[in-house]
Amino acid sequence: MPTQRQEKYEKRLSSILRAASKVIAKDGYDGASVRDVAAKGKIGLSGIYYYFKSKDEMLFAIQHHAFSTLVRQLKERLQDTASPEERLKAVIDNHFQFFVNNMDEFRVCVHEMESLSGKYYKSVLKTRQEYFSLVRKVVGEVYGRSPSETDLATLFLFGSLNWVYMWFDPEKNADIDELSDQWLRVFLNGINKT
Amino acid sequence: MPTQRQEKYEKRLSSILRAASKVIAKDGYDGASVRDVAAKGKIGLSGIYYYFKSKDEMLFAIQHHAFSTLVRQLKERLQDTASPEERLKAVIDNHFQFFVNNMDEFRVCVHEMESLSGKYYKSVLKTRQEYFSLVRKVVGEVYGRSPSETDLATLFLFGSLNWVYMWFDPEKNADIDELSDQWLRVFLNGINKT
DNA sequence: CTATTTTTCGAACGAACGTTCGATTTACTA
DNA sequence: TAGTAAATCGAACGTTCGTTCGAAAAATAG
Repeated sequence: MPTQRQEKYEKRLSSILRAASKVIAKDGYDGASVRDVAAKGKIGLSGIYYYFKSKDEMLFAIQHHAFSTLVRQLKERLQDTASPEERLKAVIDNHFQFFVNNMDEFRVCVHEMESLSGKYYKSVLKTRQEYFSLVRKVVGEVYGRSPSETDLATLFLFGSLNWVYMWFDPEKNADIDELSDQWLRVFLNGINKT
Repeated sequence: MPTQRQEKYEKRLSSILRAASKVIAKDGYDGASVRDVAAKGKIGLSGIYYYFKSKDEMLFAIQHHAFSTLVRQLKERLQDTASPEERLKAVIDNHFQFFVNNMDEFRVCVHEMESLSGKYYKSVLKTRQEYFSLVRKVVGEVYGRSPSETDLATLFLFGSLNWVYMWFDPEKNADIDELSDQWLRVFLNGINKT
């Protein structure tokens, strides 16, 4: 039972967070000024500090929310999928879906992974590692190799997936399902003629 | 016939460039101050501006040199390799070799791709596109699919290769040849049991 | 309507930034 | 060795940065 006040507060907070993601995605964390974020969020400079105690905490809020969502949604999709290949497909599709629906946040998560430090960094790292473990497990179910080779194959997949923000064009690559399918196909069978 | 003066100048310049790469790789382009670069390069703050007319030009020099080297070395290796699979192996190995031998520069190239603008950006973009075309052609020689699928497969490969700076540990992943081999194997045949 | 709490704001702070410039030191040349 | 050119330096410039603070405004509660 959230009060009306709390709801309004959270709406405002996430609207500012969206603005922050947009500005940081464009200019980078160091390049983005709190003043720019404030302007984009239609709030005064000092108003930002009513919602966050520092610029760092703002970045943390973005990354924490994004990674938590990513992990939660993946868990849900894996719960009712048994076949190893379908589970892998779920991993890839979940990643792409999150990307197209949250481009700015995705970019901020991938590109500003090391812009945090201290407790904020550690906290996000923990969620990130949980996500990696989830994916690694699914990869291992298909890939019958040593643990270290499974690690590398997982990193191979992550790299290919995370690079997407460098080239993706919503107009040209409109069909995400098809993209997921091709990604799965290449990762499963490679590019060799068979 | 370079004079002794010119040689000394170039030595100093590339030593400063190395220092700059190290600092920018660690703190990011916006996060790295010219003062930090100067200190790491054992030169005064204003001394930097004897070698570069701006911070932007310094970043450009790093990226231009790195990408040019990457392209030149790949061309050389492709010249005396005929078999499509061996050519693909050359692409992957060349990328990894450049990475381990120039970790800081590599990171600056991948992570600060969009930190340049204007003529500097355009110039680096051109070299980057040349590199992409080279790799895309080799991928196409193996992958018998449509042009757009070849594009995606190439981006798939690039992502997996460029992500390496996020996880590579020189102590744990000492054997680059083996790494190249595994990358080739996964990209060619996928992770499926065969 | 009044009192109280939540939200926003303007102004200012010291610090750090990229860049400039004239002077000084170093290295080479004639 | 004297003179010239290359290389380095210290000090300062105007800006922009993240953050703070007390007052004003808006929204809620009594």
